Amino acid sequence: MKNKKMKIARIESEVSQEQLADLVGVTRQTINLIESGNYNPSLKLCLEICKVLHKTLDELFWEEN
Amino acid sequence: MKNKKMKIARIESEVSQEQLADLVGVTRQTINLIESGNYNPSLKLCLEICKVLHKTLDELFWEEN
DNA sequence: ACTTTTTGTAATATATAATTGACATTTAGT
DNA sequence: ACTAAATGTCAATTATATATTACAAAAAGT
Repeated sequence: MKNKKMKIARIESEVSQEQLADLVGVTRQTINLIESGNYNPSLKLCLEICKVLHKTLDELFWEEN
Repeated sequence: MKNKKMKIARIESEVSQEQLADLVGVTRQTINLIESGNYNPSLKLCLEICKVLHKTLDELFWEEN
């Protein structure tokens, strides 16, 4: 299950995976893995991404049912 | 920074740390550490806890600023 | 067409989340 | 006061998130 919400939010913010990675302090591969799905990031990292992309946890990481 | 929101939600649901741990599939110590703060759980675990306690990510794990 | 940027992946190494077992303290029940 | 359940915390181990290095392919720019 890919994380489309995060990818869309990133593109809306007009930052590349690498730029987002730098902004939140991880590597580009980590960002790529999260967007690609089958990945389980830490809460701290999720919160950092939310802060940079101006979104909330629910907006980026919540999935219904 | 303790996670008071989660502790309150758990008590409102009238489950012990151990019961919650069983319900989400981790050990009691893990739940205790999250409530005690200075801990960085995985997104998957946060989502499991939300599901069991009938709360959203923002309700349990969002902190302003 | 060519060049540069961006993205998708893989293998190995490192940091840390989560487990296990155990014990002390606190809280609730009787 | 006594007992049992619940919580706080510690040390050692295991599982896994994240880093590092690297390479190929796709997308965007000129």
